[in-house]
Amino acid sequence: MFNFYNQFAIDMTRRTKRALKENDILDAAERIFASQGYSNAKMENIGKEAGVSKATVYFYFESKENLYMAIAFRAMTMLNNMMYDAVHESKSKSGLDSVLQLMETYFEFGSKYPLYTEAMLDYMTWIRSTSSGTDEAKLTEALKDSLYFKKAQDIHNIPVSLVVQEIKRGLRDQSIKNNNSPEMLYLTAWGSVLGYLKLVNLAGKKQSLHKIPTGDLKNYIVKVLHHGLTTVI
Amino acid sequence: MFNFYNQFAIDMTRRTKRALKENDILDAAERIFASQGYSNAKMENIGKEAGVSKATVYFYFESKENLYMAIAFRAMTMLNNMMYDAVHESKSKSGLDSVLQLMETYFEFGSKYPLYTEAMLDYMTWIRSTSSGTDEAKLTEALKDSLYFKKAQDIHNIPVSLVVQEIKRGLRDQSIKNNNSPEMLYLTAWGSVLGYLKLVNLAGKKQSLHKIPTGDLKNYIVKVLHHGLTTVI
Amino acid sequence: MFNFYNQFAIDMTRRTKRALKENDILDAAERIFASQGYSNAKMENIGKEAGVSKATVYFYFESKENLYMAIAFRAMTMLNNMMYDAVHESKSKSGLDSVLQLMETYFEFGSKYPLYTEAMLDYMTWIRSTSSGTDEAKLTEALKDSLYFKKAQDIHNIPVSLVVQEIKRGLRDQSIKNNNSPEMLYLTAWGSVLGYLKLVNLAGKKQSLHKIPTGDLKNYIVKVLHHGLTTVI
Amino acid sequence: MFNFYNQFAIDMTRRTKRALKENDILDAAERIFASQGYSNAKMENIGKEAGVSKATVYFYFESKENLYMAIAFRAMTMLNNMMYDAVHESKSKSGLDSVLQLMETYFEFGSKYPLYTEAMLDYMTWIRSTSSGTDEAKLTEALKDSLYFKKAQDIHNIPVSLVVQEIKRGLRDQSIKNNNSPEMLYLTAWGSVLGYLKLVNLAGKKQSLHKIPTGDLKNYIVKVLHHGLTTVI
DNA sequence: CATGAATGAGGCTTCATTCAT
DNA sequence: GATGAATGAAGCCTCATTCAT
Repeated sequence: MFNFYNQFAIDMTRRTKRALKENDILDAAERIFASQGYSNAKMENIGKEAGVSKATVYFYFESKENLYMAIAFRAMTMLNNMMYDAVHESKSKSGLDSVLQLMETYFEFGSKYPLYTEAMLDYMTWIRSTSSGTDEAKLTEALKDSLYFKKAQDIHNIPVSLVVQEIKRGLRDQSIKNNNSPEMLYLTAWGSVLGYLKLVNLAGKKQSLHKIPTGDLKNYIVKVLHHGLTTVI
Repeated sequence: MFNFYNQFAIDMTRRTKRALKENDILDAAERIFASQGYSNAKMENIGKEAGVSKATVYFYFESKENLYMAIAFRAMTMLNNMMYDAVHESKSKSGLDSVLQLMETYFEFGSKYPLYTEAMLDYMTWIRSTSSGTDEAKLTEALKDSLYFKKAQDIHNIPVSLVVQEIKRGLRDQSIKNNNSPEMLYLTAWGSVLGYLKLVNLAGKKQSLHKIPTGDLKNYIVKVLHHGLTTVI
Repeated sequence: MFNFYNQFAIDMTRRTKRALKENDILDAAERIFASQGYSNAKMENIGKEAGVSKATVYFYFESKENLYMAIAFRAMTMLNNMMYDAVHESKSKSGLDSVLQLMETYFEFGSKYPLYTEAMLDYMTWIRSTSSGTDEAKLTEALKDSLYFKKAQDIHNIPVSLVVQEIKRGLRDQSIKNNNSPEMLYLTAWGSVLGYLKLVNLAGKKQSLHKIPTGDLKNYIVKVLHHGLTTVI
Repeated sequence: MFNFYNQFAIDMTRRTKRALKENDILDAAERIFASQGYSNAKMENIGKEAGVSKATVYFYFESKENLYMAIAFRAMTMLNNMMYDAVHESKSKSGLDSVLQLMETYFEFGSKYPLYTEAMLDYMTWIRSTSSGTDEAKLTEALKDSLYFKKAQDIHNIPVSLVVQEIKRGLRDQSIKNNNSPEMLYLTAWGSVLGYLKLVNLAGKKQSLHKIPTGDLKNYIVKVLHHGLTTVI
């Protein structure tokens, strides 16, 4: 018979099932986007990779752009969580330690999920057309309708806020000594990550560039950034 | 009537004419690629921008990929010249000053010609598929036949060599104090430039990010790199 | 427990329920078809408009074509009823008056239910492929199976019959003076309605064409038709 | 050698060739649209019918909508020419005769080129969205860019003007006696044509409806209209 | 040399219809 | 009965590339 609880259970199952399949498709999409880039990726192949038809991909995500934005949203959620965790774990440590931890987190995120970084950057490029009338590129209808594009807008500022907040804490507890604005330090750090990722991408599977292992490179960069935070320059 | 010199003159004219038109098309292509990216750029529009037909573009450059590689080649030539000049001008200065000058050159190059930087990076990504069997992406037939792709391979290592050479000079004259390998320092610097450019790209016409003008950001990054070269960390 | 009457009652309920839901869906379908046309209408939207799922629409009507034919059938039923009523009310009047009343009825039907008129016309176009081997367009499988398509065939000639019958009565009672065949007069009248509806459609919400209100136009057309019936031309 | 005249000749040839092919494609498109309707017609098939590829159709006409508007434009040009001719030929006759001739022209046009009539009507429906903000349907980008859609706007009022002008002439020379506005008479006539065409369409290849040959029907309608023009009702 | 013309090979998206639960 | 999910079969349009003149 019908009863509330049963109905509820069915609903949960359905939602769960849907979420699971959405996840499967998203996973497949990530693989395809990662290996071929956004432009070269084909919806057909994403479907195949997920073991469903192209139309099913459209059933779950309404457009290629929305699908990509779903990945960008995943990326942001992931990054935010990693950063919240980092801040939480560094609660009892100095502001400097926390910021360094956040940097490590950034590198880890970027290295582990290069596609996520790219998707986030693309998201930011795309949103530029929204926020300012100065840029000529027009948003497509599909992007305007994209649910995930909208969802992303609610959370895309969390990383800056966190880093800036921890830098301020470091300045207060004097573990950080730097007369530049927290935002400047944030951008420097983030720029370092982005540059590093480009190089890692160039290194490819070889994992080294001009005989330098990318891991060593990262460590050196972090060291330089650390230095930058603790020195008045 | 016919004589050798005359023929030669005609040839020169022909060559010159051809070179001039090639240049016009390349200029047009740069504008289109810069404003729309490689994938979104259309051969038709490049032709229009150059005031010639699409077919003419194909007459001078055999494929879209080759055209793009011609730009990458231009980019490398330009960068190499700028770096040769920088080194030449710093001949009488210390190694450190020379390296700093090279960094400034890099930033200048990247800021002035963002497309060139991108084209060079794409070149490097594309060449990876050539040099190593480990990467799955296959080079297209067009790229394999690309004259400019081949020409680029002869000169693409000059920047590293120059920077490394000047770093070594700086170590010798003790203006640079750093126990890391010159290649590591090179990569750090280059990575910084690449990251900076991404941020500049994100900033768009606004020219600032989180209220920080991109110019200030660049200055700060150079300062940090300078510090990194003169400190044992 | 089980008994015939009870079972009958349950059956009635079931039938009633089914009929009610069918009606809801049909109503929704009318709204969608009316505002977007047959080709642009989507089964999904019809379902949404009716508050049910697309699959439910298919449960009650087996295909888009059958659904549309159900509307055509509704249209014919409606028109027939309106015409029966008109004839009934004009029973004591002259044949001319009855025919004029029927014309008014036609205009009223067409103006109030433009979709019905269109659906009837489409039905007639579609049926042509059935009745004659001379037309190349083939009926789809769905149309061949359409229950409503078949039902419509039983009643689609009623309007002509009624009008012709009343015209004959008018000729007999000499209120109509016209040496042309009743069918000719019928077609003229019907053609006038169809043309008028096209114009009304073109007028759109403006309700006027070249400054002429569509209402005035209708009145004039009726006047001309009236004249045509009472004059030997 | 190059010379102006030669170049001119070449240009003429090119233009002629292009015009010829455009015509071929347009002819093919007419056949397809006529037999299947706008929605059911496929660009692929239009290409096949014209003996070219789908892409070639797009080379000459930029979109399906523009292609259809090209036909609407052809239709208007044709109708306008026919009407100009009719007016010209009736110059020495009475206004009434001229108007009757114009009506005959309308019927001839509609009967000979039913697709043209339909295309013109569709054009008028589409343009409604342009001219008034009251209609909700939005014009597609393709329609907005349609060259032929724009061209049509320059000439779509010619028929009304001509008919109205000749009716006025008829009123002046007293061959027409009717107290209604010329626009009303125009609409009545045009509506009659549209209605007649619907019926002809229903008749199909059979060319008769309820045993009435469509030709007879047309004659009767013209007679009624004639009567309407010369009688005060 | 230059170009108008032509096209093959897709790519994104839509939708009527079916099916498992 | 009802529906969420799934899909095959198109359809419109694009574009790098080729070729005849």
